[in-house]
Order: sequence, then C-alpha cells, then structure tokens
Amino acid sequence: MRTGRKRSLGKGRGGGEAAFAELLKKKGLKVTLERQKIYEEVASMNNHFDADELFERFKAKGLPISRDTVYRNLPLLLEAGRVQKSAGEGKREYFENMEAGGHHDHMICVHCGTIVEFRSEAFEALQQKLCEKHRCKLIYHDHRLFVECARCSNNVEKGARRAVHENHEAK
Amino acid sequence: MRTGRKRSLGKGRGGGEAAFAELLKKKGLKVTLERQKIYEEVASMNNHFDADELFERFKAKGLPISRDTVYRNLPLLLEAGRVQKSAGEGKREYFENMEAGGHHDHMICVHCGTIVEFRSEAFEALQQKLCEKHRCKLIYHDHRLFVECARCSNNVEKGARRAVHENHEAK
DNA sequence: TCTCAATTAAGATTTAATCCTATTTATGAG
DNA sequence: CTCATAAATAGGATTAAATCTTAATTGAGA
Repeated sequence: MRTGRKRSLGKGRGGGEAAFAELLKKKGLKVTLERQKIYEEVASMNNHFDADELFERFKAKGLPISRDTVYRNLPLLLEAGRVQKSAGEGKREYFENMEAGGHHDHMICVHCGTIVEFRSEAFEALQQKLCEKHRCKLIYHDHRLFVECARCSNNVEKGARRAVHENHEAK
Repeated sequence: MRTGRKRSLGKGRGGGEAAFAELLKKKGLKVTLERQKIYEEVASMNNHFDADELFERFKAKGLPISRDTVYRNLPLLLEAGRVQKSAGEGKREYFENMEAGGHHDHMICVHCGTIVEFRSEAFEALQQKLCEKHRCKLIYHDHRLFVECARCSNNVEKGARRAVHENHEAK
C-alpha cells in the first residue's frame, strides 16, 4: 500500500472499532490497512450489501483491495458483531451494517419476495438467555421468517396460478 | 412411470399429507407419482438432508426421479410445512423432516462447527404473534444462532491461534 | 531491523443450482 | 374413456458464488 494514513483501529470512540481491534488481537491477526478500509467502508453502508458489492466499491474508489481479501475478512466483521447476515434476493450471502438503523431481522414473502424488516427486543432477549443457558457466547444470528403476505394470500385464495416461488428465479 | 401404485395423497390420516395435497390443489398443480415419492421419502428421513442427498436416495432405490425434479419440488414441501430449512456444514441448503423429532432450530459454533439443536416454544409463539401483527401467514423460518461455544471460548482465551472460520473450509 | 503473515494479480477450480432441448409420460378435466 | 397439456426424463451446458493457486510483493509488529 502507498497511502500513509495513520492507524485508527483501537483508538476509536465507538464500540465497534474497539470490538474489531480486540478480536484481531485475540486471534493474533494483524491490523492491516485493508482490514481498516473494509471496516470503514462497512461502517458507511446504510443498505444491505454482499461481498462482491463491497469489492466493487473499492475498485470504484481506486483502492487496490482484492475480492479475496474482502471474502477473507468479512467473517471477521461478523464475528466482531460489526455486521450481521441479512436477507437478500439471490443466493448470495447478504450482510448489513449493525450500526446503521440498528439490528433487525426479516420477513420474506415466499410468493412475491417482498422483504419486511422487523425489530424485536423479545427475540433478542430470548436469544441471549438461551445462549447463556448453553454457556455459549452469541456472536450473531440469522433469523428469517418466510411468510405468505396478506396480498399474496388474497391472490392465492382467488385461485390465481403463479409460478412456484417465482421470486427464486427473479434476478 | 411404470409402477401401478395407487394414489395416497389426500387420503392420509396424518396432517402432513393433507396439507401437501391441499397446497397442490390450491396451486393447481398435479399430484404426480414423483411428488408422492418425494413426499414419502422426506417423511421417512430422520436426519438433516440436502436436495442432492435426496436425489441420490432415489437413484440408489432405482427410482427414476431426476435431480431437477427434486430441486423443483422441495420448495413445495417447504411451503406445505412438511420440511424446514436447517443448518448444515457446507453452503448447501439443508432441510429436515418436521415430523421426525419435531421442529427445532440451531446454534452453530463459528469456530469448531459444532451444531446444537434447540427447541423453544417461546420463540415459536413470538413468531406467530409477529406474523399475525403483520397479517402474514408464517410458512417456515430459518433461525440460526452463531456462537462461540464454551470449549472454543476457552481455547481462544488461552491464545490458541486457529484458522479463521476453519469450519467453512471443511468438507 | 527483520520475519513472516497478509496481500496482490490473474487465472483456474469447485460446486450448487438451474437451464436447455427433445422426447416421453400420465394427471385430471370433460 | 379420451385427450390436451403439465410435468417428467436424460444428460449435457451453463451460471455464478466462493475459494484456491502460484509467485511475487508488502508491511505489521516483535
């Protein structure tokens, strides 16, 4: 790398940076400039994204961060609680910034593919409790409710024939 | 097909068969012998499985059911509540028979890949409530807690270095 | 200062899942 | 029972996500 930017991980005021720096330290991993950039880019994301999108962003910015590096490091961000897995359209793994809009889960209509985000403290609390009971530490979770939304429910009742899971085919 | 086996869907005493038959009818889909066989095979499964495994089973039995057919029809079983998505080792989609051992969800250790099944009425009830609130009908869900299990937690504390998400690479 | 973890480029590989074409089968409505 | 057509088949091609390979370079951190 050629930029002379100073290191910032571990000095940040937000909890996120510290958590990531701690994780790297605990694992004996190096704080590379690439990891910092990935961290920063993710922190600036407001929408769902996938690994490839992230890679493309760096490319667009002229930052020489390879696809491999993005793929290699995203799991670290998951583990640090910096991102969560998320619902998306294709078969890719989707992620989202935990700090933008806070944590939430998803309801997906199996017919039309509509995605509704929801947030439930009750679920969060239950999960924590369950993990404690099993003496595990919750890192992140993936919770998706596949539903038939009210609109589609109507259509099906009316006898409308539609392709099976047409959303699965949609790009 | 050459077997002259009589149709059985829709006449079964269990709730599962009826639900599947109803779904097919509602969608205007035919009750084919292949769909029956897939239904039956899934009903006999006690462990997690993926689409390809199911296909291999038919091949082993000498039933000429193609991979495509399995892939095409599994979503119907999901929709009918006959199977649920499940946690597995690779990146495949895993399923499991809802009636064998009842419904459950999973905790997966991000380090060693250990999978622990759990069952929680509280989660089930909350999900139902949430769906009602959104006027949706819950078809199935996918709920996975990614954790650091007690054993791995110890190892990490002790400073042991391990590959990042080594389970992701394991076959 | 120096070692080695981590990165890069660029292309190859793997593998899940889906699609294609032409043909055959058999469901379910009439 | 007849028949149109939905759904299946084989089996090979394709797509696309994710990972790996190799050889060379870089730079974090002791």
